[in-house]
Amino acid sequence: MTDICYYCKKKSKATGKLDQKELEILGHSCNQVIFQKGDTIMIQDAMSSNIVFVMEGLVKVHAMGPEKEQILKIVKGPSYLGIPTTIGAKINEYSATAISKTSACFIGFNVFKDFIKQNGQFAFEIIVELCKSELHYYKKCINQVQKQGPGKIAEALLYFSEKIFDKQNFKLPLTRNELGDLTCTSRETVSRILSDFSNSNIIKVNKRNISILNKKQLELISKMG
DNA sequence: GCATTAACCACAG
DNA sequence: CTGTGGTTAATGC
Repeated sequence: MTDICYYCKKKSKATGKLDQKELEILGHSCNQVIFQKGDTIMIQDAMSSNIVFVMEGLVKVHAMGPEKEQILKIVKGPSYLGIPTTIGAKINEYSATAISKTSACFIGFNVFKDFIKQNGQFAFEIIVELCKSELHYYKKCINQVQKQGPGKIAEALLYFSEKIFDKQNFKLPLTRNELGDLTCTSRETVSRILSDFSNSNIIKVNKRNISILNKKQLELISKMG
């Protein structure tokens, strides 16, 4: 099947810039894999020789630090995974785990590299994605250092609501502990802040189901830190 | 000093 | 896996 990528409906913006011949080459070196919730997609400290393209699903990107696990971000398909570590390092500097049913394509690094070298349009779209990602991390870094607990949790809730689910009501795909790992706080602090928000009628909490009742207030808390 | 913030621990659902 | 209470440490009036 060399035309799988040609007919693929989930092409990335970059892949949309490839011509039919290049898509055929991609089809030869591309392997689609379905992951179930909890499955490991890539693991820290292992050799990396593939670029992963998440077509659909939610993925947790995380790494083990000296103290504890750190969740770097939650990625929603369609999105590339692992470009920085595959290009910039010999071994994976982070892990990726599916947190919902996920379909992803593994693309041979050499093929990917050739596209970048030979197709400027493709390369440009990749750079755009990398730049957006870098800016996201700058922002996250500043916020993590400067915001207090409620600000960080408010920011995370808004992120899920706006960027991941595009809804006011959603089911958190993380445990309280993981939400703590994402926001650099403890699980206890996450619990308390969620209760506080709930008591102030800013959100409604039922287990992992969250409803944002007062978005303005949440935005204010997030902004003020 | 006193208040605020948040981590750590322990224990109970 | 969660929620809560007590304790402790750091920080800033």
